[in-house]
This record gives sequence, structure tokens and C-alpha cells, in this order.
Amino acid sequence: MARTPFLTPSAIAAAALRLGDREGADAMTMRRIAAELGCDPMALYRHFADRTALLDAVADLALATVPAPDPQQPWDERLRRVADDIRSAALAHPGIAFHVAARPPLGEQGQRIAAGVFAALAEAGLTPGEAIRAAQALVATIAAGLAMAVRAGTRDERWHQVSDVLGGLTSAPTEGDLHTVGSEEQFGYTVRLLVAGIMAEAESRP
Amino acid sequence: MARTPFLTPSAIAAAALRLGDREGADAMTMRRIAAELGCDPMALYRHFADRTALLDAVADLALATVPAPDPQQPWDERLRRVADDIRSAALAHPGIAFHVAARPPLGEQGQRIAAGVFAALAEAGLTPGEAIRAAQALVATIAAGLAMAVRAGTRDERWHQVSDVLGGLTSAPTEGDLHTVGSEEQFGYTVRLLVAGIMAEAESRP
DNA sequence: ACCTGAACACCGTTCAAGT
DNA sequence: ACCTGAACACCGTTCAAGT
Repeated sequence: MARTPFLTPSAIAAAALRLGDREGADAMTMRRIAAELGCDPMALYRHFADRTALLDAVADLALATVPAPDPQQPWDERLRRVADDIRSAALAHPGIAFHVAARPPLGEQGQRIAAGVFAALAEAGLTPGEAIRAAQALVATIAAGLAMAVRAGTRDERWHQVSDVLGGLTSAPTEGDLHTVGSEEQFGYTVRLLVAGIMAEAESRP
Repeated sequence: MARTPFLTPSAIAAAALRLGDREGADAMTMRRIAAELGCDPMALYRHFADRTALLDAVADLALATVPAPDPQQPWDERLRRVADDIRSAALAHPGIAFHVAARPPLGEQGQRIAAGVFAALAEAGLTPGEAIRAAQALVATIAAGLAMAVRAGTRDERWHQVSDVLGGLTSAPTEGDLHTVGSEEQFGYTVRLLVAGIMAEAESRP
């Protein structure tokens, strides 16, 4: 019966994030978010066009703890670090992690982080055009790794089957579960490959 | 009022694919797939555990047209090609493309393609353990690029905003819309970066 | 003019009742 | 034993009715 005198977009996003953390992604329905706030479901529509717009705001909020890349570090280290930080921040909020993976959050936080990534790529020596493409490639890679982690973490066995199927193709003994789908190790490996590719591109020219 | 004497998993998947192609992803509900087949919605549950399992079968079916990598070609060319082919096959079926991007299809078709990818990576000189990780990285990258293309192709403006936001960070004039989010060009660029990274890894050792 | 909540048009899935 | 379809427990969103 909690009365909420001020219904603002950020108060709504915060309540939805809290609800998702507590009861999972499926709990984040318009009706239940409204119940969390003690307001009518339709009241949410005065602040967000639809459910997707609301979840976008929640996803952006989840990235608030991602630190700005430290300009002191080498550009490649910065890229690997920000990728890891985004992954950690998203997985810390399991209710919205899936949505972060599915849509690039472009609110306040997303733009702040994007600017840091872009600066690192410019420092690498990429032209603005290349930097845009490389930044998109990085966003895509982070999203994909996150999607794997989210699915592997829930009761979805499918991604583990990828591992099994691929593992079945080699007769050599596989080294433990180093290659576990969705693991931090696999995520880091993928990001490192991509950054190595960016490095190769930057070095291929004067 | 079409009577379907034989209700098999593949007949169901084919009907669902047809329905999705014709009326979009939202049309692929259990009720409407059943209507397409002229059967009771509950009859589908005798062949698939739930809706997700059914869509997995449809996603795998959509990859039937992806050709096996040609062993005559260099391994890196093979990887780039198979990535493009998967993208094309998925986008040819807009109703299920989103699902292909969200989950790795591991049916008959998926396993066939995975074997080809693994063989190419082995030929590149990666150890089995590395090949597994690299294959997962490739799957993740393809899924992410596909997800962007699917969203950019629908009325979702979000991915275009990524481009705008990133473009706003540079004062230099951007060269046309080369960097359009979800474009074949951007997809190819990302895959090339990753393959370059794999190549660097393969060459870093004897 | 603003806000509410009843109602619409659906879902996936369960399960009791029929054959 | 098998199959059906009514019913359950929800959705996001519309819109007419109230203040």
C-alpha cells in the first residue's frame, strides 16, 4: 500500500530494476512494476511510450556502475576492461541482463561508455569511419557474449550443447571446462580476438 | 479446413516457418501454428516440449540452405563465407531470424555447419581447445550481427541511434552510410576483424 | 484536461473430461 | 491409453467513463 507521491521516469526505472533483481525477468510486467510502485498500470504509460521503452531505461540504469575507461591505460587494455565491466554490471542485475544483451542501451550511461570506447579506438589510430565500425563490432560482441552468459546461467541447456557438439568433433581430450559457454573466460577470449583484429588493422597502415 | 493426416515434427516446423515468412514473427504462436496445420493447439505438445523447442526446430530448418564450406578454399575465406551464408539464410526467413540470433540452432543443420567451422579452425593450426573457443566466438559474433540486422530491419530505430551517437563523437564528415548498423558491410567488417584476430593467434606460435 | 480502471484481444500451458 | 478443448492465470494496450 506504498504511496508514491512523485512518479518520475527514473523512479519507475529504479523500481523495475529492484523488482527484476528480486523476482527475475518474467516479473517485470507493466502490471507488476506498477504494483511495486503502488500505482495504476496505466500511469506508467504517461512516462514511457510502451514496455520496451521502459525496459530500455532500466537497462541503461544497470550500466550506471560501469567506470569510465582510464585514459592512463593503453587503448587495448581499456577496450578489454570496459567490455568486462559492462558484462559484470549487466550480470549483477539478472532481471534486465537479457534486455541489455538484446538492445544497445543508449541512455545517459550508454552514451558515456560509448564515448570512452570511441576515444580508445581513435587513439589506436583508426579513422573515424573505422572507429565507428569497430565500436559497433565491439558492441555486438559484448552483447553476444552477454546473451550467452545469461542463457547459460538460466536453465537453458542449449549453449552447453554447443560445447558438447563442438567437443565431440575432436578426439583429443578437452582440457577441463575451460571453454564453458558463457563463462568469463570465453567472453574474455572473444574480446581479445576482436581487439587483436583491431590492432592488426591499425598496424597494417603507416 | 485443411486436414493433415500426418503430424510430424518436421511437418510442424515447416508449417511454422511458412506462417512466419508470411505473417511475421508475432504470428508464430502455438494457436496460430496449429490453425495453419488444421489441428488442435495441444497436439503440438505431443511433438515438442514447449514453444521454445518448436522454434528451435524452425530455426534449424531455416539453415538448411547454408552450403557446406568448400574445403578447396583457404580456411579464413571459408569462415567468412559461412558467416555470410548463415546471415543470408536467416534473413531470408524474417519470421524466425530473431530466434536464430537469440539461440544457437543445434539440430541437424546446425551440427553440420559447426563441423565445417571446426574443420576450418583446425586447419588454421589452432589446438582443439582453441578451436572450440574460437568457434564459440564466431557463433557469438554471427548471432550478434544477425540480431542487429533483424532489429535494424524492423521498425526499431535503436540501432540506428547507435550510429548517430557514435557519429556525433567525431567532427569529421562521416563517409556516407557505410557504417549503417546491421548492414552486410558492417557484418562483414566485424567477422573480418575476428578472423584477423584468429589468424594473429595462429601465427603467434610456431 | 487529466486520470483511472474496466475491457479487449490475445497468450502458453494445465488438466479434467470425454472417447 | 489417448486425445481434446475448456479453463486458468496471466499479458500489453485501448478506450470509454468518470472526476
